[in-house]
Amino acid sequence: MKPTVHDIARSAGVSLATVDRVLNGRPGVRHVTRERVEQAISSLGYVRDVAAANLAKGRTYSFAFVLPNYDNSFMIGIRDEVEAAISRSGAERTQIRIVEVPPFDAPALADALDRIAADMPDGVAFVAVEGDEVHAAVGRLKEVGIAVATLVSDLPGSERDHFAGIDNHAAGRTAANLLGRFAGGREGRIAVLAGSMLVRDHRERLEGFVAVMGESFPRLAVLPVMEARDDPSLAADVVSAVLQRYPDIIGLYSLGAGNRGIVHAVREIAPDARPLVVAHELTRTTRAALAEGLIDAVLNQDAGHEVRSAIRVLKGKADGLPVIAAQERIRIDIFLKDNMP
Amino acid sequence: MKPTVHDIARSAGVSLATVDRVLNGRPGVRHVTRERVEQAISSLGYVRDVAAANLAKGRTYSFAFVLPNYDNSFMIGIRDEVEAAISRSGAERTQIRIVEVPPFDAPALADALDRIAADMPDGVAFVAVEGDEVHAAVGRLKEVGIAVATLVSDLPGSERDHFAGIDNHAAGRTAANLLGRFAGGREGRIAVLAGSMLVRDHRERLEGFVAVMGESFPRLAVLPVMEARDDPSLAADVVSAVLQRYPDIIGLYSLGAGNRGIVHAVREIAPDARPLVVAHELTRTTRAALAEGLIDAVLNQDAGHEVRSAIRVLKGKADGLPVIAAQERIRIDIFLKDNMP
DNA sequence: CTGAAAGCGCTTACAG
DNA sequence: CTGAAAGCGCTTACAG
Repeated sequence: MKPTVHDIARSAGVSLATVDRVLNGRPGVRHVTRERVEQAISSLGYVRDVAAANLAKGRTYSFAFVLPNYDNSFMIGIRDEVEAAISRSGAERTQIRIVEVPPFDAPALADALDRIAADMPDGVAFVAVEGDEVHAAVGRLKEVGIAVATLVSDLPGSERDHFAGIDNHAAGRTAANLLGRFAGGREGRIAVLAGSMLVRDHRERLEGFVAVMGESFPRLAVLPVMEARDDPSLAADVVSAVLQRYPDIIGLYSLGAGNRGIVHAVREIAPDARPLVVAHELTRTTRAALAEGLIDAVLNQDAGHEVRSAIRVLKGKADGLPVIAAQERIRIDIFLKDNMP
Repeated sequence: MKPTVHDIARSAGVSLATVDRVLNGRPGVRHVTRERVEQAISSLGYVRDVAAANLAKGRTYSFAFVLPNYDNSFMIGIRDEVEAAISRSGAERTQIRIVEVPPFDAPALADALDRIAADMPDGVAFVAVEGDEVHAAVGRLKEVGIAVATLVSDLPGSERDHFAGIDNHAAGRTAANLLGRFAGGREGRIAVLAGSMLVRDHRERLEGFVAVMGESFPRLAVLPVMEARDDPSLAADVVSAVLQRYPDIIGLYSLGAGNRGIVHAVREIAPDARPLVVAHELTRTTRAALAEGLIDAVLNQDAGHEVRSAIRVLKGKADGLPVIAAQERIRIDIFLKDNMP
């Protein structure tokens, strides 16, 4: 039988309360007593039953998720996953609320973080926007002991405990690799469409993309990035215009949102003149476009993984536990039409 | 506060034992009483605390994993994951043992399953080999109420409850899609190397691969499949020979194991004459070859996911619960050198 | 058909 | 600094 606290208490000749104090590193135990208990723990090979401990503690973790209130499919997916987590709250001893903020707005984000801090939750997850105000607000959260994780877009150099998202530089490199390979030695131009260069994840994707294009595919010329603010109709216009302007475009990398517009623009083109397209995030739109052959590959970050990982990490941090890096790594999925989930 | 069994008992005017009987669908409750309790459950919005229930039950699940005792990296990875699960046994209320069998040997597998049945575990997971003996042995396991899952390689048409593995047909299609795209319109031959056509996963990959090649890449001619029994040195010989014989081979699909030999053979070739290579399973060998550019893409099934999923499903089946299909789907990962985990 | 009591493995006031 | 007792939310003999 697995040893329990009772076995340890008996073996060390102390009470359950003392065993518990030692187990949880609480003060108020004489050194010799502590040693006797530790001796018993290791000689019996005790491992604590976390479920039982949580039951006894009745601990519930309170978290806030700060999400931009805009309506691209990916962000909706993130919100859905947070809501799914909320619906599991009972079973997972968490209490989660969603706070919405305007997108790409550092002061508003910083404000929201400060207001949340006043409630003293156990942890906060937020989609970062760059700005000194945000750095400062993170500092204030940490100062009062709140665990902080960035989600999807990171804020390096801040005091956040963890980033739950993909390596966007690697994502850009992967996109370049795919597009370059698919081009198969042909010569031509590559158009790149982003949401905004003010968001770090978009910037990093672009950097990775341009780097690999330069290193490995010198026959493909990358046009200056176009920003369409993740807006489908703007994206459609921009793409149509650039494709008209440069007839030798053979590939398009959509590194932000607004893919609905891009698909729309590409569909207008004669099938044999369509560019290769690599986009981000598997949504209803990109899924259909993959199936139809309008998009060639989709890079994806699993929103469910990200949200669940953020919660796991915040729980751990709230209890002062270290993160198991390998387990929390969010990977870059590649989907072609044949391996869609 | 979340309602508990006590709240329901009070609200329905019955004892805890009766609440428990209703909650677990056990017999011996008058119809009117049952209805009163059910009414209380739904009006209070009760959800049971599974952790507490498990604690009270003290239930532990006993499982057996039947694995082929051969030494390719992927199978070693599977075994490592089962061992990792064994080391978590304490926390997960499971008791798991590994049973080794000779590979590709249906009678031996069937024997092993029968011997396991005698111990009456709660569930069995095994890497299927096709054969009537195996079908019959699965039938006997199910007859005595043991949950059965196939792992990595399936046994359709048998009475197994679940398959924890990828859609190998889709994997073959994906490989063809990648190789065809990477070939970029060039004309030439494609060589295919398998372990054995007696294993279902290899056969299915081949089928999917050939289908897409035929549909979408008519300029690429697929050579007859070569079987190298997952043996690296045999694979090296076979690949060297075929590359020498057909100088117009521009791509190679390795759908089984033995990639060490393939990498070895490819390395011998002048860099600009090397074929495109798509292989399966991210191992030390394929990872290094990806980084070095000797392999162009690796399709992967996550051994950890597969093993954990099998355990989850067996637990559920042992308790008569349905599988949440979406959660247990094992996906086909694509790795290029830039998105390796 | 129904209930009172004990117990799963841990934690927490409270008392000394 | 240490311990006895109660309790977390559920389940399980046992008795009636």
